[in-house]
Amino acid sequence: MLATATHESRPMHVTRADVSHNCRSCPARARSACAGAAADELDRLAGLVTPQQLMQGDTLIEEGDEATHVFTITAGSMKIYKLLPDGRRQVTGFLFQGDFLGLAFNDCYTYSAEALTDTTVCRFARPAFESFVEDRPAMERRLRIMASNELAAAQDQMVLLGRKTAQERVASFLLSLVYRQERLGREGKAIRLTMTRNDIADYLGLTIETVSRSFSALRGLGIIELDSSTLVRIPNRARLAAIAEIAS
Amino acid sequence: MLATATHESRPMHVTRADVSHNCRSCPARARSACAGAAADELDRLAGLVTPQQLMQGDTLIEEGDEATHVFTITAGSMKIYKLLPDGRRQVTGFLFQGDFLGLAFNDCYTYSAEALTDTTVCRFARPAFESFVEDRPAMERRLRIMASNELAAAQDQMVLLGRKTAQERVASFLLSLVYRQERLGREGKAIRLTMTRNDIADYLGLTIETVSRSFSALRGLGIIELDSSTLVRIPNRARLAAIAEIAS
DNA sequence: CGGGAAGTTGAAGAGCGTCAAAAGTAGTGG
DNA sequence: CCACTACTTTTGACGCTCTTCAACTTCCCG
Repeated sequence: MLATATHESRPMHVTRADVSHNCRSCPARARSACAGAAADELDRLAGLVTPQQLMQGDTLIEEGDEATHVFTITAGSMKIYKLLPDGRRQVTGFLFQGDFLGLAFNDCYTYSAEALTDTTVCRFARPAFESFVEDRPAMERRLRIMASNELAAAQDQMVLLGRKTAQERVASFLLSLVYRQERLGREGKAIRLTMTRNDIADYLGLTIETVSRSFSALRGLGIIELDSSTLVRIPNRARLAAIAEIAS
Repeated sequence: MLATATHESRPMHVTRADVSHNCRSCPARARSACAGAAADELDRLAGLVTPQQLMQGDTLIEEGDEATHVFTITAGSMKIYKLLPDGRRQVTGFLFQGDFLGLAFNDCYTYSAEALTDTTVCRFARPAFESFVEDRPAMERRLRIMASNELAAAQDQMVLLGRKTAQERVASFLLSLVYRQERLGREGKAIRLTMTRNDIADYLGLTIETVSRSFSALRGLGIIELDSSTLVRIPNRARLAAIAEIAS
């Protein structure tokens, strides 16, 4: 068990009862892999699922372990990362509601995943999930499209890591959070960062000091405002986009 | 037309007659997207295809253009890359026989593709290809698996770009070429590089000078031998892997 | 053999990393 | 409510890796 404790004191976005065995009312479904399942198949899909609560800092999967399950995030946020033998770390993505863990697995998990906030996931045993998908081309199609989108995003990230300066990387990162937030229907004027400077550094191929200095530099330019270290306001998006070099 | 000239003087790995409208004898099929098509559907698949010859340096697709076609490489090699507005370039991949161009497209091409050597591709009009795939779950599945593999490779590349030193990047790059060559059934003792130092630099997030210095350093350590600038011999793979930090 | 491109090598400089310390923030308990 | 602690973030000084700029060499094709 990864999340054993009952923690009534912490606000949970989705209670156990909301998720368990009811895909119909799932708030994440529209943008998740499950959007590929027809309405009358949702109950069968629900039969495959075990909901799982994670507390901030809990590890959901570990790189190298046998890949026995796949997951959909129904609430909260996670980071996925890979480690080099000497401990250097690269965060390859931040995941949010509706995101799927399981596109890039082979026999073993190819990355680790850890909860950034209290998080709820739907857990599928892989064989059952795969055979469900195999019988449903629309689901297969949905997974392919999600993988394609991930791939395009990964290529953008390669441009960032290979060719952008520290300030451009931070600007691009903030801009991508703005876009994501607006896709989810919320305003993009302010952003709540659920990850630490360390996570951001490992995502952008920098150190925490350089990330911090880049935040300060952007603030000095009047492009962002920091209410606290985790709440970023963006008064003028065009100026942020100009520094991010647009193309990402 | 991108490749209009007839160029009998250049050695072609596959002549026009070999490819056109015969998927059965296609040397690339086993490892291409077309492996998802059943044997008795190959003729129908062949009906969708226009073979296309590219000379070294020809541009097949350009980032931002309307994505009207998808492609399978049947012979030769290509690079795909993205540009920043000021001209900085990131090569996001090198493609070889059996590789597919079209996984990560939306309405427009998200990257440019250029032939590194004389190259042959199979060209599919996108609507016809998509509807062919839509009727064939095995094909859909094959594409999903290819996208998943690409995604895993992209994440490895993020580790390289974000966290490895110049020497480790070059070692990882050479090692990946060794592995690819062995997957294709050839010996991995020597590698013929079809890309320039400039292409390698833009792939590894470095400058040509740093790439050149890293090659020289690896040669100085006795880990590689350079018969010419494009022919690399690797007497001891374990030592190369140790420098590449294994995990890629 | 000659000219142009690609690759290699050298010297100097910039950007980011490293090390260190201060400032801010959150949680705990008296 | 405030003090204490532990952690995260910020800021500063310095150093190192990689980039930049430049010259030289090698390779290739006419």
